[in-house]
Amino acid sequence: MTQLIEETLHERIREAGLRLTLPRRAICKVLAANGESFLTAAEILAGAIAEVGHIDSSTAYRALDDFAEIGLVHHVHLGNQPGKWHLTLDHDHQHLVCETCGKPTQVPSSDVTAFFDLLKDQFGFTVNAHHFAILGQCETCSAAATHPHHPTTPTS
Amino acid sequence: MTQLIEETLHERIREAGLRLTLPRRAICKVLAANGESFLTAAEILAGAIAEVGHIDSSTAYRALDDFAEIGLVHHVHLGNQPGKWHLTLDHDHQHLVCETCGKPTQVPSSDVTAFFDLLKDQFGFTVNAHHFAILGQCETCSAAATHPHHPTTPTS
DNA sequence: GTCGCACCTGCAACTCATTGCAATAAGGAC
DNA sequence: GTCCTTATTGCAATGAGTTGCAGGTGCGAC
Repeated sequence: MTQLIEETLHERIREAGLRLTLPRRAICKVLAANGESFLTAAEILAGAIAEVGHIDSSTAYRALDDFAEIGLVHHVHLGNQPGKWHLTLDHDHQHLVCETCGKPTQVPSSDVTAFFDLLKDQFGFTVNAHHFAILGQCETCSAAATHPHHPTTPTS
Repeated sequence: MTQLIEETLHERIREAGLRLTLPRRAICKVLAANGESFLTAAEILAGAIAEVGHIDSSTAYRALDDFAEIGLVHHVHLGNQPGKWHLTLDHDHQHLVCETCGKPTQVPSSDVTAFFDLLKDQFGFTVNAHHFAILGQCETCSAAATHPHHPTTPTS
């Protein structure tokens, strides 16, 4: 299963004209093994190093940037935390991230297109929906804030 | 004029129970002098240092964070550039930032409330509109991209 | 005016991320 | 299999931002 994802990633890297190097293979393996979860660069790097020995952090960042450029992964900033990366696969959605507990929520594209179309019509602005998450408070945390109580456990 | 803004800032800092220290006064002066423009922490720090002599960068960051917490300024991340700060005053809008040329566009709140209400209804999610900008391509840059031509000059 | 204490500041160290450059290796051509 | 070009890597230095802590200072109380 993750094996299959891994091979798909390899194919797409080759198709894009990028080279499939040892560090990149290791990063693919880590990404494939973690499905759609959000990983920090540090986690990806650690996983990759566990696979193939030392890899420089700059190498990992550059590889991930390259992967993002060809659409394999998304680089999202969930609030003021370190940036996170996750596999794109074929999904098409926008992220809502709670600034209190860090929980991400996925919003299907169909719910955001009307808004993005408005920005396009009114301002000529084409949104790149993926790079930054929409921040705020999730239901649980905003309820906790209005009814003072035990705060939900932050992830930070 | 900027004198007036400065005094308003001082008042609001006192009202919030924060102390009006020398570094904070200097930062207020810089912010007031720059109206609503987007300033990097480095610019603010340099301006403040020019006013009152050495200030540590951590002091500036902490002061700006405090100011943000009481609503005097907004801290926005315009793409992968260093974060920027700008005076809140009384405006209420969302930022669109072009990832190619860096130009920010302000969208009045009235244009975004429908979308934010949808997120609230469907997902119980309360958006914090200010912290992160919406990224994409402005009209000029997306036109330049589709009609291959001289790229517009990036600001990076 | 001066006292006191909580809030702030400056320092130093640290984290996360990016960049320039020389050396290395992927993978197409033969 | 070998060669060659050029993308990619690792290193070292740098930039942006944060944190812990010891000492300094604003400002309300007296």
